[in-house]
Order: sequence, then structure tokens, then C-alpha cells
Amino acid sequence: MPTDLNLRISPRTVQRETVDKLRLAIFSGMFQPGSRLIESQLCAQLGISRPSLREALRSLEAERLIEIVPNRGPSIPALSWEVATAIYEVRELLEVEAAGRCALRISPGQLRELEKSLSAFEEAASSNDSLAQVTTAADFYSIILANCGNPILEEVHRGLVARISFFRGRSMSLEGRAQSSLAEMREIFECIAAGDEKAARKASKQHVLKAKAAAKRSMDSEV
Amino acid sequence: MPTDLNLRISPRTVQRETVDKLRLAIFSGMFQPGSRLIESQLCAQLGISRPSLREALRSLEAERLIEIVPNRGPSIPALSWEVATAIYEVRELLEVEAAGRCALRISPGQLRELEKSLSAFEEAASSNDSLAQVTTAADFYSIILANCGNPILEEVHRGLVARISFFRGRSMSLEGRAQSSLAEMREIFECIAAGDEKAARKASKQHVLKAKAAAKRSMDSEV
DNA sequence: ATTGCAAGAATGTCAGACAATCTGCTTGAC
DNA sequence: GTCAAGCAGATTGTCTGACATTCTTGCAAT
Repeated sequence: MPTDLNLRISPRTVQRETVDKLRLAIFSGMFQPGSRLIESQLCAQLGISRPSLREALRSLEAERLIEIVPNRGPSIPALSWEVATAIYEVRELLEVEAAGRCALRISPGQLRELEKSLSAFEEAASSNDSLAQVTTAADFYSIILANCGNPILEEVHRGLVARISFFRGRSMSLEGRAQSSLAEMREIFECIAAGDEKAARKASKQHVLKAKAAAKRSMDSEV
Repeated sequence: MPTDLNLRISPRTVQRETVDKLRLAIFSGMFQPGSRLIESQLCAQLGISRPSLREALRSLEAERLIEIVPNRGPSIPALSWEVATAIYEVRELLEVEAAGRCALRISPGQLRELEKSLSAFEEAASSNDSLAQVTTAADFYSIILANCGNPILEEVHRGLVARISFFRGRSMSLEGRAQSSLAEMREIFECIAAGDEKAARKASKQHVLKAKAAAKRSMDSEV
């Protein structure tokens, strides 16, 4: 039997609930970039005590989802295009590697899961629900990353994607982006299904580059 | 003038001091892998209150330097060889990319700094001070990562290296590892100094692979 | 318009408390 | 003698309340 089968269920603690709730709130753009978070207000809204909140904030700080400046407290960092570019570049590095490995080692069962998630995205892409588009697209990637055979690759990728997830919501709503995204993702899927490592890498690289370009367009059009 | 010139000095807060102290303590192997950390003991040793300590522990948890299981508290995770391997693989990805970029864009001033750090490692390598070897080697890499033009690459790399830093201390003490490491690092330096991207990538890849092999040897010999 | 100051707000940190959970040891049954 | 049940101590999760320090803001004065 597997040696590290983890049967232990993790009790939901206030700290973890709070981290999850705040993370979701940040993703959904509830706070303006640059705006400060007032501890007392958050405590009241979340119905928790200040020590618990502060622990949660430290976790989010380490994830780079918020910044905490001594004596000024937590705030939502304004993500510059420079940093976003840097994140996209590292994402490219990681996703290309993951797609290539995935093509060589994914199991038939997981491949079906990947196909399912692609279908889910297809459905979302034809709708106007940009939140559904982002989440289903994220599912697609996370299956690839989960099957690349390297848990660290997955972990690092998740951390990066978190920071630019709200970019995706905006770029998805660009005219036609969801459809072309779908085509690129289908290409990646086909390559993985065929077990063609090189092609999977190439397709994955193309996809990230286009996503990056779309993110830039959506940012420019906003300024 | 630079737009993000950060003149703000960060006051040293208890939380930050504590994170730094504990991180250093973990690096230096003060705690056995798998051993639990007792909050009350740490509070007494550090002379701080429990809320402050718990905030620091949350930061370290997010860095993956400790694990916190609900109702069992913090402990030092036992780093399996599987995970260590995964980390080395991602390190390879990042360091190769960084070395290649660095070769194309490093400034003469920073190149001199890199040369200096190489000399420092050379001196340490001929001694038996494995701590000095690890720190000077870390300086060498961090200069490369700082000059690759991608701050995210640097940030992610730092997070990974932190988790396996104590491996390096052990593998450096392997017979002859410091000397061969020196040769590999000098090769990387030469390639960067020559501005040869491809060669820098190749040399960097070789270096990580050998470091990984050395880490495995040191781990095997311990079991 | 700029400077300086004072009141208010927010954070950093601590002390103490209590319920829930875990751990180890004693006790009892077979 | 071994194993299970149960109890006491240890430890964590969480809250309340407090206070000094630091930041912010509005107002007055130059």
C-alpha cells in the first residue's frame, strides 16, 4: 500500500476558513489594488477575533496576495505590468515543462478527466460567464500540473497563477479571447493525448504567449 | 528617476525578527526533522508572546519550512528524497533559464561582483568550513538570479533553495564535492562573462545535475 | 501654499483565559 | 502478561481586553 496515504482529515479551523474566504475575495476583485485592509473592519465582517485574522493575513502575505508594511498594515498590492510579465514568463517555463512531462506519463483515467475539463471550458467559453471561464480553464491546467509527476512544479505554479488570476478574468472578456483560448487548449490536449512530448511543449508555449499578449491588451485598453 | 525607488525603511518588528531567527535555526539544523515545536517553549526561548509567535509560524508555514497540522501544532517536515528530487528538477529549470538570461544582460559591475563571490567560494572550498561554503555558494547563485531580469524567477528560486539548503551543507562535506563544485561554478562564470547564453545554460544544467547527484549520495550514505 | 501641530484611527504587542483536542500513563479485564 | 478503556496533563485554537507606538488627517499659523 502507499506509504504516505494521508487519511488524516484536516479540521477546518477559523484561520484556514479565513484565508480561503479572503483569498476568494481578492480573486473576485472585491478590493481595489492599492487599497488598505483595516483589521477591525475585517474582523467585524468575518466575525472573528483580531489574532485569528492576523494569522490569516500573514499566510496571505507569504502568498504575496497582500502586502503588510509595518505600522501601516495590510493592503492589496498593485500588480505592475512588469511583474505580471515576469510571472507570465515563469509560467511559460513551468507549464511547458509540465505539459511535456504530462504527455509522457498521464494515465488514461486522468486523460479522460482532462477531456472532461476541456468540455467544461468549451461550454463556459460559449457563454458570457467569465468567472466560469476562468475556473474551468484553471481546472484544465491544474489537471496537467497534477499529472506532470513533480509536485513542486505544481505547487509553484499554483502560487504564481493565484497572483494573476484576476488578469485572466479581464482578458477572457476580450472579444474572441475565450474562443481562441479554447482552440489552443484543445491543441494542447490533443498533443498530450497523443503522447507527443515535443508537440505538447510547443502548443503549451504558444498558449502562454497568447495569454500574455491578451493580458497586455486588456491592461492597455484599461489605461 | 526610478519610479519604484523604495526609500521606506522597514522597521524591525517582533514578528519579522522571529521569522528570521526561526528560519536560521531551521537552516542550521537546530530541530530534528519530524520533531514538534511547542509554542510555549518557543515563546519562552524567544521572549515573545504567543500571538506574535503564531504569526511568525504562519509565515514559516507558507514558506513550507514548517508544517502546521490543526490541533497538533507546528513541526519540522521530514523532507523525503522524492520531494528533494522534485525541488532539484525545478531548480534546474529555473537556474538554467536564469544563467542563460544573465549571460545576455549582466552589467560589468555585477559581473565583477559575481567574480568576487566566486573567489569567496574558492577560499571557502579550500577550507573545511562547510557553512562558509554553503553561504558563499548561495551568494554566487543569488547574484545570477538577481541579474536574470526576472524578479519572479529570483523569488521562486529563493523559496525552493531555502527548503533544501541543509542538503547542501551535507553534500558539500562529501569528499571532493566542494572542489568539483568550484570547477562547475567557474565554468558557469566564464560562460556568463563571455556572454554565451547557450553555453551558460549548458554549464548551469550540468552543475545542478551534479549537485543533485551529490545530495543523493550524501543522503544514501546517511541511511 | 507650505509648515507644524494635535486629535483620532490603526497597528504591534502583550497578558490571561477557556474550551477542544491530543498524548501518555494508569487501571482493569481477559 | 497483554491489550483495551479511561482519565489527567499537556498543547493548541480562539477570544477578550488592554496599552504604547505610529500613522493619518484636519486645522491653524506663517
